[in-house]
Amino acid sequence: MANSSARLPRLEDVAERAGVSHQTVSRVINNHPNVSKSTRERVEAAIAELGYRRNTAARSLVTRRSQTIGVLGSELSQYGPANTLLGVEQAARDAGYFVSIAALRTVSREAIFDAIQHFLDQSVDGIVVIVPHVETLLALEEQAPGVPVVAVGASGSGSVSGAMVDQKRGAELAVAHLIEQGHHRIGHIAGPQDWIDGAARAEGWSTALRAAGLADDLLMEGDWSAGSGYEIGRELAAERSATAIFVGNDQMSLGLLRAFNEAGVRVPEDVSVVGFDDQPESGYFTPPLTTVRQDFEELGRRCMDLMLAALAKGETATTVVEPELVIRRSTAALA
Amino acid sequence: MANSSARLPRLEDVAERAGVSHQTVSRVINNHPNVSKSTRERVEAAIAELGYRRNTAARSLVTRRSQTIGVLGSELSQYGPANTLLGVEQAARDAGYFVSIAALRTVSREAIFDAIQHFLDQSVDGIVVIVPHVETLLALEEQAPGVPVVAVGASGSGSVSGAMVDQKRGAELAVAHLIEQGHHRIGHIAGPQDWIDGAARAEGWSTALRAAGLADDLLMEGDWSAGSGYEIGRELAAERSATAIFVGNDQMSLGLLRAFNEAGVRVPEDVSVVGFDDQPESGYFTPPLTTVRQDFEELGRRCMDLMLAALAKGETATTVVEPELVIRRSTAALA
DNA sequence: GATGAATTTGTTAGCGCTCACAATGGTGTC
DNA sequence: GACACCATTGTGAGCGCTAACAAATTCATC
Repeated sequence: MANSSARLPRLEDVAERAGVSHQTVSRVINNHPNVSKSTRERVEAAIAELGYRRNTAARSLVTRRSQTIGVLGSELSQYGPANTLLGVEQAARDAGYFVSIAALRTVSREAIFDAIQHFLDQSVDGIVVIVPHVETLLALEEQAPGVPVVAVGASGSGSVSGAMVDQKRGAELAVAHLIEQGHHRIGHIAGPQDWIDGAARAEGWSTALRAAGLADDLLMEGDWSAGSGYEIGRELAAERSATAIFVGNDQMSLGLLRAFNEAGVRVPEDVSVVGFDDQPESGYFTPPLTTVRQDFEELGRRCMDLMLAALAKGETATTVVEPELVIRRSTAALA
Repeated sequence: MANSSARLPRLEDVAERAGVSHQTVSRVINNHPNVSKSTRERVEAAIAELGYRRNTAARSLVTRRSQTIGVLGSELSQYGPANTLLGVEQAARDAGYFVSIAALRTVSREAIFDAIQHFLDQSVDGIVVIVPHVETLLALEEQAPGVPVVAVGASGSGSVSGAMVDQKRGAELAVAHLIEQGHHRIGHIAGPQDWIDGAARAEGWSTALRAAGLADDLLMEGDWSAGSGYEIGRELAAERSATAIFVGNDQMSLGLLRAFNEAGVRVPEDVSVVGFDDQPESGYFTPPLTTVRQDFEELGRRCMDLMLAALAKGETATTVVEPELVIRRSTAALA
């Protein structure tokens, strides 16, 4: 359709065709109120005929805004972060923003500064950070990129907005479910404790146990991977110290189930297991996993809401998404 | 460090400070050869002192290049696509490009056109397409965005470059392994056949069987999800028609293993199972899954290589990454 | 119908950069 | 010393757009 050989039409070309000035065309595409109906229609017709599209670079140059949101992430191939990214992308595109990404291979201050610099070079209008690492937030506050920042998985503080799933509450739901089933010895395979989610889930586990007058001494730490869940699972299978395990995420749960299966520990007959995340596969583990669902897409949407508020009004806020317990077959009443 | 209140320094400010013209500064930042050593050093010092960073919009406006690659993807939360994206991102950033993403919620011509339009509005320099759908390629060839296109998971054709893992060969490796173990009745749970990978894997399965003089009539079709693997697995467990199953991906394998476990079909004693992808969890399935590994990061890197070649020389090419069989415990010799 | 206000349209400048070309200075050759 | 030649630096224009202001038009009010 488009005439590929000639240069792209610009404002001036549209103006000429519609018999108005370029500024009037600019007003039309920017939905300026003071344009008469007939002029607007004429201009819109010219735009359609020429297949005109506004040049982003020129616009950015003068407005000093790029209509681009930078998303800084790590572990972006993992279920949670990946889906958060998708949620942000959808909401951003709907709001007329472009989404630029920078993935962190290693979470270091250097890498974070690098990525922020990368975004600033691109003059993004705002940065969304999907790096569930405590360190990252500190690095961000130190660096102060000069554009609005929304952190996913953290409560806002200072100039940074936050969107998070209530991790602590999720952990409490999981533990409450186990307590209801009659369990007293409930262990926890935590994620790394310098991860915000990891720490919050461990805290929720601890809180729920103490509130019920139970001991919270059975705490182990994995690295989120199935492998670490497997290793810890082997130890647990040998010890048999707990009748229920609340695991920090579904992947470690998978490893745990694997280890238990190898060791002849039956789930849920001998030990109940609850995971966290509810990734699509979790319903097909052996046995299907009881877990805590996080609505990552909603999280991504909320993120953009916060970003738009920050962009428009400079407001900083925190929003919390409620988690939900999904009961499957890896948990049962204590015999 | 940066003076946050005043406006950002520009070329002219650097020039003034270094006592040269703005054009000389431009030459320095663009590594133009004809700049004397002393001038270059003086300019570089001024740049460092002022914390100058080039304005991308202004540069784009005149060069008509945005230094941005658009990545169009669907299923971006899945292991394969997500990691391909990360590979592309790393390679792109290393090459000095920004990465903009557009995720397709539904794979339709309309959504694809929409995303391409989105990228063109941003005047990306090139588009990488991670949409393993046959339809998508057709839509792309029809639309002809006017910038280089690299398709992941497809061989190049016409003006489109292609980077792919040799799916057919991967399937052949898997089936050859099963044949070596003495299996004669080898079924296949295929992915959707309008997906390039799905069709290629099914073809590889069929080819390998025929080459060995075996029947290729045990073909079922899932939708890549663990759920579909589970459903098909229930049927297979009832029929017991095959002693080995080659499954189109690891997720369906998980569902299959689940169904077999429920039905009392032992893996690998009764039936051997081979998956495809080798996602990180696959080594922790029950039992650990023999599968075909795809190096997605390498794929992403190759993608960018092709893109850079297309950008620099207008060359179109196809590159193929070799898959690798990872043998674990879901396969065994036929009793 | 004259006056002022509001609405609609046009004019001009400039965002920060690169390109094309012009000017400068130093070197070598005869 | 005059000339050409190269390396280095400077000048001017313009990429396509929006902001600020100016001009033209319409409308309401007395």
